[in-house]
Amino acid sequence: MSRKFYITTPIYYVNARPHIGHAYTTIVCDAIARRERMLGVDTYFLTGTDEHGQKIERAAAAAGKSPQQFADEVSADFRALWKRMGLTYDDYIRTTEDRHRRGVQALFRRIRDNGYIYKGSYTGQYCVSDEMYIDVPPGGTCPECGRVTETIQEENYFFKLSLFADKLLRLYTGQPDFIRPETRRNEVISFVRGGLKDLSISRSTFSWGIPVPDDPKHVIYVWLDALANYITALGFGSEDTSKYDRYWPADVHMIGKEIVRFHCVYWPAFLMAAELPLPQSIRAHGWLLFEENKMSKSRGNIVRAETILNVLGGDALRYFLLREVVFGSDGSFSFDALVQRYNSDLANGLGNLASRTLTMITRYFHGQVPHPSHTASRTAADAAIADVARNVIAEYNAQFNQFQLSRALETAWSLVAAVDKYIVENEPWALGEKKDEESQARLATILYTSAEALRIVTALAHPVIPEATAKIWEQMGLGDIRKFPLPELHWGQLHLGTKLGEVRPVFPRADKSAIERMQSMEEQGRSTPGASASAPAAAPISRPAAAVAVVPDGKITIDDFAKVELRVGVVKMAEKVKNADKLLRLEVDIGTEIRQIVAGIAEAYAPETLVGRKVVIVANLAPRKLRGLESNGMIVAASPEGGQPVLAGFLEEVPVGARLK
RNA sequence: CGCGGGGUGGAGCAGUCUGGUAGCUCGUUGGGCUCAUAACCCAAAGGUCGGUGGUUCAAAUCCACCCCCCGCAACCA
Repeated sequence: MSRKFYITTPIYYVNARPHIGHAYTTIVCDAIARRERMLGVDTYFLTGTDEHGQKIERAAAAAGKSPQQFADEVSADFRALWKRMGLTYDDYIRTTEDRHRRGVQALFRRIRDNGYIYKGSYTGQYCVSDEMYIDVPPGGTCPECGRVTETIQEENYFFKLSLFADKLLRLYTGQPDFIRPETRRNEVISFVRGGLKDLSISRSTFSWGIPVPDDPKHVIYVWLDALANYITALGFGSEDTSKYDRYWPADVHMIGKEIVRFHCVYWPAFLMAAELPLPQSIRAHGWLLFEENKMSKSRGNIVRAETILNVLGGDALRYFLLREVVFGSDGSFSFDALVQRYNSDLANGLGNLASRTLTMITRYFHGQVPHPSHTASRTAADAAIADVARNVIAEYNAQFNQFQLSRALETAWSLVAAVDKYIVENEPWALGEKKDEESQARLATILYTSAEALRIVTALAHPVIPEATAKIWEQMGLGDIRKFPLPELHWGQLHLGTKLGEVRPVFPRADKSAIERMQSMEEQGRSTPGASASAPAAAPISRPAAAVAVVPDGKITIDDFAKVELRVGVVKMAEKVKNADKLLRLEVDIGTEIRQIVAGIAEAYAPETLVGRKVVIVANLAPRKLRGLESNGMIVAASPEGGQPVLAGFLEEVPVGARLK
């Protein structure tokens, strides 16, 4: 039986619309899967969406929708984008599907029947955003996401994760490739060495999830639910397990570095408990940063893949992400860099090479690939190109197999550069002018050599830039590139006399306006929320109080403003709050009393410069503890984006305690 | 000692795991070419690879210590 290859992306959580980060992971898998198929391997590529959990329940409520409706919409967005990008996944699993629910319940039963699940009660701090209990005091914030945790007591089912520490460590040591890259593996090992606690694997405080078998008051923990997709999609727990039997265990789980723990600790432990085979390898890639900053909804700097597809096309995005980002490390995205890469490598590089080579064959040989001469007109230069090509094939394959994707592409493109140089040095256009036999023979050899090298780069690059390479392949008269068996790629296979198709540029050059167009598209995408309101990054933890009378376009009335009591105060005393970078503790005289106010202005003002200064404060703000100190009010300051705060003040003298209105 | 990422020609980066001629893109300067998408080729200038020490025949790479930058988090009501 032929070799099989099963590769998965994470299933994407439907609390956010798809963006370029999701696209990155999926594109990587798509390129790998395409290449495996070209290698003749029986490939199965899975992606999907994760649709359960309290966060979804709340986000849906906030959007005035049912959780199912909400999940349907966002999940459809993902599929629409993948379709638009031409991604070649074989299956798309949704955790709200029946097949998945049955599979998860089967997995749960299996673990339970093996004695690894027990019921216990639990009181603790729960982070809704991360769907997990956190070891912090009541009222503390989640170390992962910084949001305030909620105190929750519930009776839960627990998984005996604590029993698996040794087994997991043996797995990591015995199978070094289980976690890649190395740094992630080290992190996981030290995490597990620190000891594992039993894991709560059910929730009864909300209902948007898969019911626990035989105890439907509980729903199954979202991570157990989500991770199981890798087997439920193959039919685990159903009548037809033929795919499961064929493809499981997975060869590669591709993940982002933020979910390493779930995949490298919990998932193998669940599988061990269920006595199921473990995946071969888990590969964590880095994050895509936007001009050095993490992309996040709150920053409003998320780049949508659609923008790039609209302006430069899918191949440009794919090529950029795989070539520019060192796989495994964080990578940086910018429109400048994208256009730069596109122009230099795709338009001026591969595209132009195809154009010049094929144009000359059309012009000098009526569109038929000429016979390389077997006479004296062969030179060392021709042989050198063939050598380069052979080395490039070998090196590219080795690098790609190790997921060194950017290096593999760099390798492939070195052949483009070599051929460009070869063409210039051999001046085929000059030979084209001469009609004598020797010149013609020499010309034939040069153009054959160039075309053959072009064919090889095109075949190698196809998994990464499928559309353009398919066009070049067709222009070369070679038919359907997807059917080309990559293991048989060797120098010298280009058939003589192959009739070329119509020659047309595959990568039109992009000019500066492309950058501007993409940027303005992004701006528009941000200012208009979109047809169906986008999900909040996290549902607000505390509901806003009573609805305030709001004038339709978001303006407030004078009465609303009157609720805010702004007063002039004078700073009597100021000092740094210890263990805090930004906080100052101030004592402010507001006429009637002296207030303690804690303000985040330490980076802009030295404490001693503030004493005696008149400031504007919000006097009727509810007290709030900051870093253990109670703050009774807020100092008003201008807060320029990315800059330091500047205190509000007055040009004329004002009495302390005066109200602003 | 909170977590993490960095420091390599003017800019942006690769190379560091596995030590051996410092590589890529852009930019600058000069030249060549006209087949090709204002593209392609050549040459030149430009580097204490953050610092110090160590290991080694040999260090950007391994070890130790240190300096600096940038995120994130704790705090910004």
